[in-house]
Amino acid sequence: MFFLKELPSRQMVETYAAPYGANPAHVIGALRMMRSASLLIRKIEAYFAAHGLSQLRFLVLIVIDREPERRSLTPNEIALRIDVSKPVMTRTLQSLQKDALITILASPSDKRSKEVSLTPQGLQRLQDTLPGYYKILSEEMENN
Amino acid sequence: MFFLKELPSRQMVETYAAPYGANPAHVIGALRMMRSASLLIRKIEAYFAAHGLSQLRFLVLIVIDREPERRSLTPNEIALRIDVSKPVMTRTLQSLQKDALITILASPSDKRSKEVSLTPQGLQRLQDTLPGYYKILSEEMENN
DNA sequence: GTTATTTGGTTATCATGATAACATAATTGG
DNA sequence: CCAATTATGTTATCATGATAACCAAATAAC
Repeated sequence: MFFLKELPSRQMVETYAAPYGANPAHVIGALRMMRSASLLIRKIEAYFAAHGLSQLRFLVLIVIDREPERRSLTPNEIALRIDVSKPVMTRTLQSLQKDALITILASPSDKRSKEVSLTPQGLQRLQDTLPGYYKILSEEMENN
Repeated sequence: MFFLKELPSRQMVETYAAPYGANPAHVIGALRMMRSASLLIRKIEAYFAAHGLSQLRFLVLIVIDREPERRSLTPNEIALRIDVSKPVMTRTLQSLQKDALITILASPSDKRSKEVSLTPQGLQRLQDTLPGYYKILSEEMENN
């Protein structure tokens, strides 16, 4: 995350960036993007927290739901669609299971693996939070 | 942070966004921005980690250094320039002091407060990492 | 000038990201 | 088919973000 309120001056960027072949306008553009995104992510996490979710917990529900031809995904498949580390995925799935938003069953075909499905409450939670999520994203882009 | 690899389809965004007055193009733009920024932030944290810093530790050094008329800043002043919570600032300053990149002295005028200054090593570390930092930012914007 | 409020900073605790090391199961190679 | 390798998940540990509750000092109110 990037929380510097006042970005470096053009002057300062030029002093340090130009001699090393960096483009000052690009540098400032990247800083602006990181700053905007950090503020937006913070806002979204607050929204999700108020709905008993987090960005990652929400994304897990989304990727399970948006595979219409599959009843369940394995933790590994979910991790392939969301690039967080394996331990983070393990922990997140356990927390979603604890909150009864997903079920985790043993896989009959591969004893190392699991089958993760949305519960009705998980689907409901997803549908309850999705519109507000999109609304925040949309408003953010309007005001910038 | 936002780590969904494949963004939702236009179709899906329209289904959920439009009925609630959200603009699908804006939603997708916001998702793209969050995704790009998350990847960039991850890359930058890796760069800083290899130099014994983190984004926040680096920003603290920067804001102290870029106040040419001041020899020191108080923790509160630093926190005003970087919007992280107070406990995070306390912990970060202590870690920088432990690594001898800053000094923290009691303030003579206000016994609640402190005076934070860069050490020569802190300034050196800053100057060593700044060009590479700008280079990463610049390259990121070129390739996108 | 004493009391109440505000300000500056810390501690305790939690959430969410990471890596390293591990156990167990599946697969591949000979 | 047995040994070696690869794949799937988990545990342990750490870093960096947050809030709540607190102490001590400064300031404001009366």
